[in-house]
Amino acid sequence: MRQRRSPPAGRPTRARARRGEGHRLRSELVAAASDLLAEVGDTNRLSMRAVAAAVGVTPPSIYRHFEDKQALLVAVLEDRWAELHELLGKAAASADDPFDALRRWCLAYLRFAEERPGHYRVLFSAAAPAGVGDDPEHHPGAPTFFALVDAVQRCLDAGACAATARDSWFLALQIWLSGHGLVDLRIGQRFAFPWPPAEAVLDAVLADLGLVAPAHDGSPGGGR
Amino acid sequence: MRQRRSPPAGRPTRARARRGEGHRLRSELVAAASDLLAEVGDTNRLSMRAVAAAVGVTPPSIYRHFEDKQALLVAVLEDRWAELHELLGKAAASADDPFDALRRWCLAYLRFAEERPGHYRVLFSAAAPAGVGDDPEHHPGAPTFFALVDAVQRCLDAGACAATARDSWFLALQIWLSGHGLVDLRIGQRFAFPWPPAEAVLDAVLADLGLVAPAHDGSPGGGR
DNA sequence: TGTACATCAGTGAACGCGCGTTCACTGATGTAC
DNA sequence: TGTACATCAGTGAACGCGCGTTCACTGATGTAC
Repeated sequence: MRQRRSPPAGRPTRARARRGEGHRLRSELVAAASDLLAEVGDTNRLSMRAVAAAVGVTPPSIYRHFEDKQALLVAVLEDRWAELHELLGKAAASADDPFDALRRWCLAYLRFAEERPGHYRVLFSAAAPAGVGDDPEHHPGAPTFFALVDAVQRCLDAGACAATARDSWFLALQIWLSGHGLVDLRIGQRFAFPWPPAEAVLDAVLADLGLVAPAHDGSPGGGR
Repeated sequence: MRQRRSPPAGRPTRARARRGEGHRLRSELVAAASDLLAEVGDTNRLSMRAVAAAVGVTPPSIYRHFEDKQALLVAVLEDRWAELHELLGKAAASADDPFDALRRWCLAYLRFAEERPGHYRVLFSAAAPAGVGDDPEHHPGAPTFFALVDAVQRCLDAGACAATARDSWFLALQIWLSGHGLVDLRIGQRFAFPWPPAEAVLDAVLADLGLVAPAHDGSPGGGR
């Protein structure tokens, strides 16, 4: 007797969505694509076939929900930008003062890059698929950078002993450059380096920029 | 009458090497691969077919000189590492004092990245092909980083008013992180940013780290 | 000086692979009567 | 309650492409005699 609906060996069983619930496959596809992207760290290395296989579906099914690969990637990247932004905001929210908030925000950024190097690369390094951030005014990463600028500004407002006359925008940029440099070079794994802990580098940078709580006890804020 | 040795239309004419001069194709292949790599900025996007076509030869010819694609890439990357190292050394050599030398070295680094983003990416960001830097002790980029450490050390020896107790290794790392962060994010073209000139960022970083000539006239060295 | 031959740089055709995408289809689900 | 039918989620086979690499080969170059 013929078995009914036995899936091909090796493919995960997957119940077919009911009428009107096809959109569930859509979110499963985005989730699977996101997971695979975290592994490969490059949109060019993510294949539609792999996404379909991960969900337990055949490749053409994807095209019922996304016009093409780029559309799928756009959905994934927008999710990841939103997730990163929320993650950093929450980390900063748990702080007591602006200096602690800035530090926690940065640490969360560094941790995101270390824990999810594939996603970090796709957001910040790899070639962006067309359709993500095409309009500079509405780049999905812009709010995140401006959150950093705001965090720096709050430190200045709180009396940070910024040694220089730089504005919060330039200071935020300097922090970002150091942070990105650190995590990107580490992710690359190209240099067998005795990398210092990310936290040590961050503290050095914040101290150099004067973005630490004003010292009331006379001890210097710098050094590592 | 039949024309002799008329090449297929569209392929550049190329004289066949004489007996014993086959090695000339080898260097032509490395040069062509290097040029193409500068364009695509990713070893995965460099195809053997494209290299062969650029030289005016058929793909199998490459295999007479290189065991496989990886071997060709190794040859290209070693050339580029050597070139970068020499370039930076020459830039620093034209300086009058250690502070100027450090600054010129860094500027040359930033300029290399801006003028040849594809090569920069391949050296510092993209996944390294196996065979380049596999042995951490002899990574082709190591001498370049240590040249930066030395340049910083010479500034310390010359009395740089380093505000912190950090050693030259850590200071060099900080410079590198900022510089890499800057050029890598700019190369990515992901963020429609009013990027400040690379020189302005460099001067801010060097000032923050106290790696500027000791002020004899009382004016502060920092700021922008 | 002439000829047979070994050498070797490079060729032409093909291989198997994975890719994004298209197409006509199947068959379960829900609905109208 | 039963049946014909429209809907729609998902399938199976195939397309054309570019890729790295292999293989048997061609034909010009230099050399031995």
